[in-house]
Amino acid sequence: MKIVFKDGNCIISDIKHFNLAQTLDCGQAFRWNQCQDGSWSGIVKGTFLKARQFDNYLIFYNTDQNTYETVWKDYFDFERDYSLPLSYTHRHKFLETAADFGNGIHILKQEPWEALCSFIISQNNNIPRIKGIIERLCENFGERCDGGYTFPDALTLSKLTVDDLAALRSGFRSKYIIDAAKKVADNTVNLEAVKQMPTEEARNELTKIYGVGTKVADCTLLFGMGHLDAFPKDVWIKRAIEVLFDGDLPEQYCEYAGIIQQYIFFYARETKLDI
DNA sequence: GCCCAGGGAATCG
DNA sequence: CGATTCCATGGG
Repeated sequence: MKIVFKDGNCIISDIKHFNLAQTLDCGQAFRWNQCQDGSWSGIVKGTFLKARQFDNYLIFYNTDQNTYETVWKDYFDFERDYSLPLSYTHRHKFLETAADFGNGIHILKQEPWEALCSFIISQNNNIPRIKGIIERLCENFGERCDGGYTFPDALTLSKLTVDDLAALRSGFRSKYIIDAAKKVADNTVNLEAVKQMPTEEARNELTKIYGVGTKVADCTLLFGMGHLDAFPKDVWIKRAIEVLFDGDLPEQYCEYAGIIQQYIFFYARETKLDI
């Protein structure tokens, strides 16, 4: 991977196993949108990014070296070599096919609170509506920043009531959002500590929050805390591993279960797969 | 009208 | 334990 900073832009070339569209559109993050010209825009940690991928290179517009190093390098998980998890999938025909299809997916390292809150909203919901609710959450309670609004922090939301969230039209999930915000804001659940815990202990900690079960906890661990062994099971994944492995993902995949899970999910969703 | 959507809590047996 | 039901909302 080569990185050059030129004319205020950050240009990345020689990238292996990375595809911007797959990574931003595989259902792990909800605040990225694609423009007519094929570029993607989003806001992370109050930093706006417009990015676009061409055949041999990736360009982050208006991005200096400091911003790349402190925000995007980590967020896009550019330091990791995905050839190892990809090689794991060669052990199974279906996994290989799914991984082939989404071989440019990286697991984002989103902010823990944003991941937790987003996946609370995701439950029994569909992706377009999830994005809408999160957009209204940011517009109403985030801070104005270049390009839009920040994701509101837990402390801000902890001071609100369910009625205050009416504009989100998030239904029964509102009470879950408020409880999560309170427990995170007063450190009943310390997200930075949870991030450092072994996955099982971390999952138990997160499920202390009202409205957070194992699925939402695992999504938070995987997409917001870098726990690549977390394995969120939605209906698609459940059905897939039921058919493929008779119930559970084999032990040999556990180290990268989360990445493999994302290959399966993306493949199933994009191809409307009927296993 | 019906069904489903990256689930979870409450309440059964 | 496992199975059911309800939860709000919007799109197909």
